[in-house]
Amino acid sequence: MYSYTEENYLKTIYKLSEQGNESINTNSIAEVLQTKAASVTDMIKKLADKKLLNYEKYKGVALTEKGRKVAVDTVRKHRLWECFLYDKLKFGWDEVHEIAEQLEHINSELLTDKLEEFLDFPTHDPHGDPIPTKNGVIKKSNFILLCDAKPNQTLVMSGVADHTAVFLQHLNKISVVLGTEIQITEKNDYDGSIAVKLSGNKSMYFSKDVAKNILVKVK
Amino acid sequence: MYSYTEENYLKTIYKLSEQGNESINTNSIAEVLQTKAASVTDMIKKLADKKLLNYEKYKGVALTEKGRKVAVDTVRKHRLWECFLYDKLKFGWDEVHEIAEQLEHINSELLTDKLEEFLDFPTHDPHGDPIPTKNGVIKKSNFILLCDAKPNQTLVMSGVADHTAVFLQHLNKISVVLGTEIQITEKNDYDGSIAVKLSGNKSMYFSKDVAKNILVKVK
DNA sequence: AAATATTTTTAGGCTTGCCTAAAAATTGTA
DNA sequence: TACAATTTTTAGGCAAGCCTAAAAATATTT
Repeated sequence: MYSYTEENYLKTIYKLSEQGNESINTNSIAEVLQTKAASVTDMIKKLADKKLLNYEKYKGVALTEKGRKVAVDTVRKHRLWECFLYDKLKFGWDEVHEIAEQLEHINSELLTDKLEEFLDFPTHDPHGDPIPTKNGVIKKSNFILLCDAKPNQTLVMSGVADHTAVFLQHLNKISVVLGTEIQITEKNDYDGSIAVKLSGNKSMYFSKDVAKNILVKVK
Repeated sequence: MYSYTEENYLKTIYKLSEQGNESINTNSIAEVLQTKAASVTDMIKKLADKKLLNYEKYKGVALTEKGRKVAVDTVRKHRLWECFLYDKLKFGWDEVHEIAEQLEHINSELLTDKLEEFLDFPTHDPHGDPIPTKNGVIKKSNFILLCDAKPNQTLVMSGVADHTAVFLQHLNKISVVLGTEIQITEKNDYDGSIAVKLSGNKSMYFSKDVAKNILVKVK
C-alpha cells in the first residue's frame, strides 16, 4: 500500500503534531528522520499528491484524515509488536523499539488483529504508551510528569517521556519500572531534584532530568 | 546488511539449487521472481561483486558459502515465522507463506533466536519443511512421495511438495493434515490414482496430482 | 525599513532495482 | 555445418529516495 519510507514520514509528522506543533516544518521532520531538508520537500510533495497531507510552500504541512489513519495504524502496529517482544519474547523495554521499527511495516491487517488478540488486547505498550484501536482511536492518558506531581501522594510509575535506551537502562538500574509506587517526600526548587520513597520504603534522589521524564498517575 | 531484494534473489537461487539444478540460469530466476532476465543479470553481477555467488557470463550462477549462509538464514527465519503464525496466531497453513515472505526480512539475530526459543525449537514448519539451525544445518527429511509409497504400510502425512494455497486448501477439504495416517489400498497404473484409507478408516481416492504432492514417512 | 540570518525550495545528480529493445552468445535443428 | 531459435547480456532509460549547492522566500535584527 504505502512504502516503508512513506509510512515513516507520516508517522514522524503525526508524532510531531501530537507534541503540540500545529503545522510541521521541514527542518523538524528532517531532524527526526536523520535526513536533509531537500529530501523532506521531495517526499512532502509526493505525500501531498496522494492526499495524505496538506502542503503549502513555505508554510509547513498537516496530515489529512487519510494520512492520520496511516500514521496511527503504523503506531498501533509498532506498539503491539513492542508488547509481543516484551511480554512473549522477554526482551527488555530498552530493546524493543528498534526491532518494532522494522515490524511496524509488515503489511497484513489480519496479522495485526490476530496479534492483538494473542496479546490479549493490551492497552499500553511496555513504555506506557497507549495502543490505538483498530479504528484509530487513542485513549489519552491522564499521566502527569513526576516533576509536576504533588508531594505526599502515592504515585504509580506509568510511562516515560524519554524513550531512549540509555534512559530506560538508567531506570532499570534504579529499579523504577512500570507499576513502581513513588511518593515525593521533598521538592527542591533550586535544581528541580526531588526526594522520593519507592515501593518497599526505599529512599532515593531523582535529578530533574530523571523526574521530568517519568510519567505517573495518582493512585 | 543485505537488502530485501538481495535476500530474495539469494533465497531463490538457493531453492533452485536444492531442486537438483547444478547451475542456475537467468531465466529460471526471472520466472520465480516474476521479473525480467535483464534485471536478473543486473542483480547477479552485484551479488557476484559481493562474493555471494560465482558467476560466469552465459554460464549461470552458483552460490558461494557466504551466499548460501544468507539464503539459509532467510529460509530459517521464514519457517520460524510460519510456525509462529500457525501455532500461536492460529493462521491456516495456506495463509502463513505470504506473511512470512515479509517477516523473513526482519533483521535481528537476537529476535530470531528468541523466537525459536519461544516456539520451543521447532524442527519443521507447518508444511513439514525442516527448519535450518542457527549454524545453517538443514536436516534432510527422509520423506517420500505418497505416489511412490508401497501399499499396505501405515504412512504418516509429513509434508507437501506443492506449497500453493489452492493445494493446501484442497487438503483441508479432504481432511488431510500433517500427522494424518494413510494406508494405500490400491494403486492404479493407468492414471496414477490411488485408493487410500485414512485415520478413522475413511476410504478415499487420490488423483495422481494429489498423490504426487503429498510427502509421507513410513510409521 | 533595510540588512542579515535562517528556512525552504529548486536544480541537478547519485544509487538501487526495474524496464524495453537490440546485440551477442549459446543451443537446437535441418 | 550452417541456419534458426532461444537465452543471455548490453545499452539506455525510468521511478523512488537520497544527496549537495544554489536560489528564493521568510524571519529576525539593527
